[in-house]
Amino acid sequence: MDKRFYITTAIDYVNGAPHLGHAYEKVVADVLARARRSLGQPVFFLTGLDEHGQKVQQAAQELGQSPQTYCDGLAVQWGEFVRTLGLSHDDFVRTTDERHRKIVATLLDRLHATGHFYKSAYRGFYSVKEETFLTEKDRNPDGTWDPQWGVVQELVEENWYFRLGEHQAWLIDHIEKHPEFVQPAHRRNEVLGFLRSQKLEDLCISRPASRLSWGIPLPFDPGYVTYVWFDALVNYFSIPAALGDPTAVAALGGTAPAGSRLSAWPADIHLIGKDILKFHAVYWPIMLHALGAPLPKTILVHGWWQKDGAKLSKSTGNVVDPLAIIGEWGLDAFRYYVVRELGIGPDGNWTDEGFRVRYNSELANGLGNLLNRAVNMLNKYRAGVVPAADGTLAVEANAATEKTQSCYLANDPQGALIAAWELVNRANLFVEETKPFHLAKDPNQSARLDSVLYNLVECCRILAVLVQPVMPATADKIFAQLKVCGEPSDWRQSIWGGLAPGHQVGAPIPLFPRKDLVPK
RNA sequence: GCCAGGGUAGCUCAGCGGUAGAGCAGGGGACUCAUAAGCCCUUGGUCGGGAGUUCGAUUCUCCCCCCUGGCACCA
Repeated sequence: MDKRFYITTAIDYVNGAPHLGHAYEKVVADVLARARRSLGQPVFFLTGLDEHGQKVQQAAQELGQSPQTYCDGLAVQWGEFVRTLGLSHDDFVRTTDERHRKIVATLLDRLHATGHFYKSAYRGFYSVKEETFLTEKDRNPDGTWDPQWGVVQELVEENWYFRLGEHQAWLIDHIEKHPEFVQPAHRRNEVLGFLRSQKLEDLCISRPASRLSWGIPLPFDPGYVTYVWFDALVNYFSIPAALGDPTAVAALGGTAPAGSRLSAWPADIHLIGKDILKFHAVYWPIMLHALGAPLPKTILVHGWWQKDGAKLSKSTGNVVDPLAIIGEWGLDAFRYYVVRELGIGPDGNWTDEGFRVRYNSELANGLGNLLNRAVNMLNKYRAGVVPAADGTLAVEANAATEKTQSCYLANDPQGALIAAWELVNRANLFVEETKPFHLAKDPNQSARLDSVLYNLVECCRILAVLVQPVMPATADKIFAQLKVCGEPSDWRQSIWGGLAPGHQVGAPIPLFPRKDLVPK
């Protein structure tokens, strides 16, 4: 059983509607997953929902529903969202899944048994109204509390803590020795800077069940539920474990069932937003280390989107609705834009104008028009029949293919698109250089015309393979239009010469119809 | 405040000792297979400000200004 390439997204907290940030992370993960599959690697791609916690419990209460009913409803909505994005995930985790809850309990038990937890009292100021402890930051300069907190009282509460401090040294060492552990590099520097400059404080991992019931009970102390990180982060591990992954099962002290279906752990990529870097680069590896499980290979950190240079915000109405964009422009155009516009790392800026420009110049006029003119000329001059094979552009096509491939493998899907477009531009230029429409008027140039047409259509066929991880439906459309067999989701199809002479292609249909200056 | 990274053409950015480059946007042209697409040519910049090192600085040093990110519970 081959170890699969295991990639995850953060699981989304179900306290609102999905937005551009969620869509971006999922699309990028999907692109990397599809690219690996295309290149012949077995993949396990996991995404899902974080459903426990105070806010969910409260929201359900306000609607007069049980938390589970409330979550089930949201899970339907998020499931549709994921389907709309065309994700190719292999599993979908909900932290309320029994399979997840069981593994979390087992994991907590083991760490408790090996002395990683202790119980301690915490004294602090508690807002009864908001059901939360307040910090000094919440306090007014004059020492009073804002009316929004209602009655504030000093309270002593016992909770369970996870010993983090003893793990600081080896974690620094591990990150220093594994430059790929946190990417991009400046995020790695942030983590190292943080770890070197401050002492890790122990992590509170519980809440009294009287205060928060909607969670996973601590198996060794039923008066408490586990709080956030030992629930949410563990999803990456619990699902492989539940599916019988031998490494994960062994770390929990069990043995994998014979003929287990999955070998995935350790994860190859945890794709996350920059806001949750610390938890993934500090808490999570320490949790796994304490358990004796191998650490994930890479925490891949993406930035945030802005719209028109300002922060996305529901309250100011500065939002991008992915579903509306997809409805208007199509899924592949959306996927293309977010991947092409924003590399993994920096923050990005969504502008409707930028979207339109990329759609028109790169998709419609670039790739779409190339296919259209190539197929059209083959139909017009050769009745749609592929002429004898020719390799005039083979070297350049292979170079673009290799470059695209190495970008995908380097977790750089933006670079992959840039590399693929080198071939789009080369092929469009090739038409101008060779002027097939002139050759067609001169019977003596017939062989020359054959070779030009072969090169053009073959480039289109290869491009379908190169863009497939980002735009799977478009790739299928190109193959369908060329009526070629095989799957564009198989990288081996990108080898030059796949088009068979004598093969009959279909009629030209625009891939990305132009939408000029649609009034908003 | 502390730490890190930046401020280069309208926009996004590359260059990092020898008086500046790309893509897009803007302008012009020849063509016509094509979604009036593609191709060719082209207008734009005292390279944040100041001082210094140097024969010479966008590129090195120092100071200042501004921006972004991080400094533990939001994709």
